[in-house]
Amino acid sequence: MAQKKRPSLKDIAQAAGVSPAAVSAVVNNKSGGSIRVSPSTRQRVLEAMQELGYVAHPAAKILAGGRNDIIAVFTYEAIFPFATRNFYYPFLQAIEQEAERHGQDLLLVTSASAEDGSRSIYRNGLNRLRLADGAILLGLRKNEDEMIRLINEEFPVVIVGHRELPGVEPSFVGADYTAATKTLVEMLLNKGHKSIMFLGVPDSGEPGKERIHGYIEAMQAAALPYEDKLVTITPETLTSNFLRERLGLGDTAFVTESFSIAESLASVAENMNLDIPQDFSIVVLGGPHENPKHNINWTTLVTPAQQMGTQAYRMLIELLHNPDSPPLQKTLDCDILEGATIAEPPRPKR
Amino acid sequence: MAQKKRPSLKDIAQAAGVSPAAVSAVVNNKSGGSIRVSPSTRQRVLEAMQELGYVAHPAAKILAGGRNDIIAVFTYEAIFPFATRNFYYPFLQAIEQEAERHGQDLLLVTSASAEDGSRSIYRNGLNRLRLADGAILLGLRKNEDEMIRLINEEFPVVIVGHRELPGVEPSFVGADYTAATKTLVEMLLNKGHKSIMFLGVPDSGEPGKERIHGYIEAMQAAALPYEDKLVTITPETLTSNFLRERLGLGDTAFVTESFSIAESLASVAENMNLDIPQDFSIVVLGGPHENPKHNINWTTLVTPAQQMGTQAYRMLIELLHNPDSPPLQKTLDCDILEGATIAEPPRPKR
DNA sequence: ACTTTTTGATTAATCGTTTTATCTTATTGA
DNA sequence: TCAATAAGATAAAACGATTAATCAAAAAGT
Repeated sequence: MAQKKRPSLKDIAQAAGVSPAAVSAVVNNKSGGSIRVSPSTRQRVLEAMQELGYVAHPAAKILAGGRNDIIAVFTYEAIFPFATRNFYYPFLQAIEQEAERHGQDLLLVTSASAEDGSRSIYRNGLNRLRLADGAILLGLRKNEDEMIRLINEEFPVVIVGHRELPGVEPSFVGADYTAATKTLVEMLLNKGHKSIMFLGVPDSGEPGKERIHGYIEAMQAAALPYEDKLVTITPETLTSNFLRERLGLGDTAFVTESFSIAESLASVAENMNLDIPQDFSIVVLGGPHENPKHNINWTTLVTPAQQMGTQAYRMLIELLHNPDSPPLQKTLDCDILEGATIAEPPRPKR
Repeated sequence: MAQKKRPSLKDIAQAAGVSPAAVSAVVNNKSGGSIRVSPSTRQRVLEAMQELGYVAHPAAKILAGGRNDIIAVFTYEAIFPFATRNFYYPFLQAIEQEAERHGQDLLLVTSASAEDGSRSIYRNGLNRLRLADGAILLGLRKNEDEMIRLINEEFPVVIVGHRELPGVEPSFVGADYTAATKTLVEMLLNKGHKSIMFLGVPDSGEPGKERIHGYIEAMQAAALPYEDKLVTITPETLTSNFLRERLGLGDTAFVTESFSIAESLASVAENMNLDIPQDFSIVVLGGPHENPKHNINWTTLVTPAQQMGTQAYRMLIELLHNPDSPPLQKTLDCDILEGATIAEPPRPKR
């Protein structure tokens, strides 16, 4: 059985007795422009393709500037983590579905680079995204510099998650964490809470800032103090002493940035024989990047991950169809989950 | 702010006052061969690269025959399904981890093609895998023809899951379902079961055949009848009538090919007030492609998915380093999970 | 001092497409 | 009937790398 080499455009051209250009036109179904093929030659070319089993070489296509129908997805964290349940999952579900709809392939760029495990688009002197027509960027810990570079190279990119980038206008689809946080804090205010603590996680990036912002807005609007109520904290430093102290100072509700903090708070409370929401209320700001483990019915915001994925994909398609479109930007509302962890503040017992 | 175009090899060469070939050598750290660079020029080239911010174009690299450090992963089913918990997950975990270890990227080819939703490597006259150095193939419902074609094109490929392909010798890493099934059936035999039913799922492909094979081997070795005990069944046709009939005929144990069948069996039994394993035993053959939902402690086999992923990856690396290596083939043992769904057969009450 | 070897670097072909410009023939218009 | 236009097809230049074949100069061997 003769080991046939993969046939190229030129082979087809030869077999059909036409020029490579004509074959290219047939393959891509190009009719307009300066290059035309008659029905009869088209037929011959198609037969030759069939005969030899032609498939185009994607790299050559990309190089020559043709379309590939490949969309890159770059994540700044592992897609298939061993430890945690996957935050990216719903995004990727939506993106994969959308890719199927458009008949496109996904290039999930996954590998890590630096010693510290952080990821980079430009690695080993290679921009891996260029295999694709365009890219969607996911991740909390995004590298600003390379995003700016990518956008300056005019590579079509949509960022999932809001980002201010100095000097460039990116296309993105974000979630309105500010508004959702504000809504949640207002729910507490409406129940009568006056002393509400914000427990943030260190280093939570842009989404973290937005959440803090929403909290401050709500507190300011209610003319309540907030400056000494903003702390960042880790599950370890969240001790019963801490909780006792805060309750002693009159705090009646906590806005926690992550589920793990909320869960620590809950278990500390349990040890102290305190009841949520009888003794104090909690709202969770749903992230970043984790799913709840315990089955407490938290009052929380929900990132509209699937919609964000879908929108990001469609945005990218739009950019590809219309290369000199201005940057597209969209912000989606978060859902609010009304759980069972808030109530009116307890009666002061003095 | 001048919108600089991405610099190419040639630009770097110009800036450093050397030939493109020299730059290529520097980029790839080539020292041997016919092309050499002195430390001083190397230095100048590196500086120019730094200055202009050079990154190689992966498509051009591939085209020219260079290495890409991109490994394609092709799955014949969706990677991020909405419905079921993901069977591929542990495979992909292992593969992603291994890719990180080797400093390589993963190209997850995901999109669907045909009207029936089945996937194809060659689609739209484009073999998407050629962007990568080599590929790992996953999936139950693999398309034999295109796998043969791919192997004939001498594209480096490792198949996860055992496959007999007419006319070609593929590299693969499989799981020994035959042996594991045999072991499980023998466990039943050792407990004293004599009438053991095999409940298969329709259309379960190669792994299904292996399981049946293991069952038959064990039964034959024990000189027990099996021909009228082999059926394929769906959860819907698994009614209480069916179970009653089989028990009436003297069956005391069931070997089920999938968890969903086992679960149906369990719920039917519950309705009939029967106890597992008091009244009859069940072993599950753990698949294909699903994870258990209920928390029954099934006696089952476990596909060594992570090991398979890791082995497949390493196999591919081996093939890449050693292009004219003969096909590599490896079969891993399944783990046996000794659960609580088997016991001695009940006393006949006649 | 003269050949041989080694070192450093270049030239040009190649990979498989797309695309612009160009060139024939037909066809149409007046 | 002759110019103008359209249709069908081709040639050749990109695209951005790699690499085999060369070549000149310097170092080493005798």
